[in-house]
Amino acid sequence: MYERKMPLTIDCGLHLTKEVLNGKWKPALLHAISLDIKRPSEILRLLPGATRRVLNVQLKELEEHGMVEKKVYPQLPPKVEYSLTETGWSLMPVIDAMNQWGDANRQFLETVISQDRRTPQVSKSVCQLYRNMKEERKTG
Amino acid sequence: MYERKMPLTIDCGLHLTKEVLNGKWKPALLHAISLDIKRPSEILRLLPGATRRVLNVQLKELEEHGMVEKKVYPQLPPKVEYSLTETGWSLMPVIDAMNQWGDANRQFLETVISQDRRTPQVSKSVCQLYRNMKEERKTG
DNA sequence: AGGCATACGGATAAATTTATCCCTATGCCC
DNA sequence: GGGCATAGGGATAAATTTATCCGTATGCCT
Repeated sequence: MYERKMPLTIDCGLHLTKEVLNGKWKPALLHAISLDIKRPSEILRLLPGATRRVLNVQLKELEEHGMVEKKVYPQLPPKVEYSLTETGWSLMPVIDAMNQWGDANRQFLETVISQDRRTPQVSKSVCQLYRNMKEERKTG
Repeated sequence: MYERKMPLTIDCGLHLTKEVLNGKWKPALLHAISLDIKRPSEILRLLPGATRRVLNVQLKELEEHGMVEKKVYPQLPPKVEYSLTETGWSLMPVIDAMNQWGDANRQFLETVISQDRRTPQVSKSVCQLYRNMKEERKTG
């Protein structure tokens, strides 16, 4: 397992939060779990861009950081369910704010990001699933 | 300059926001600028952990992403001032939420993070400056 | 038996981000 | 001249995060 070499910067709240959310899929994972999408295979289907491996790793980090809890059912085939902890729930306003800001500024952001000196291509189309699910859960 | 090789994930608002905030000091930079700490040298003094180089790079990215504007005064010695754009300002609620959540959960987070399998040491003590400045500006 | 689903994680390569080192330029002051 | 302050950025190494590949385990279905 990887071990840090440089000191971690933890001075202000900003850095603490950043550390917890540090990982390509962590905000999305928290969001998914908050929507009651709790089994690893469900989550994976929701995030086609991610591999099983990364999800495992980042879910474990979220668990170690006390944001999610993992329940393992002693069954075969195995069944695992994640849920948010108290602290995890308290992060949701931040996640939601990020999500909303990004969506609200999507057009602008896609433009500036694609003009970025980096950025060769972009993968979209996934999280529409989120919205569908949210609708289903609202109406259903 | 570095050029991406993997496609950028941009599907949901979460990823868009993450991309804009992607950089060790970006939230702190936006926060500082919002507090009217706008000259590079001032900002640098505020963030002792960061080097001049990184700040330049990340400020430029923030500028390219349309979050900040850079005003160069044709003087000698040179004078530069950054300010938030409209869009940049609209991000502040997110930044503030992150900052507040981190501060509110500081004790818990410091504990879990230091128990992290990684994490050899931690550097603190800096952003107290933020708070001092905030006070000064309030009372002064 | 072979293929599917569930779930986990080691090892290593590749990608990406940060850190370091070093050089440019100008004016002021001792 | 030498040192300070202002501000910017190339080149490269090091650190860190992601991506890939592969192997483990069990039960059900055809």
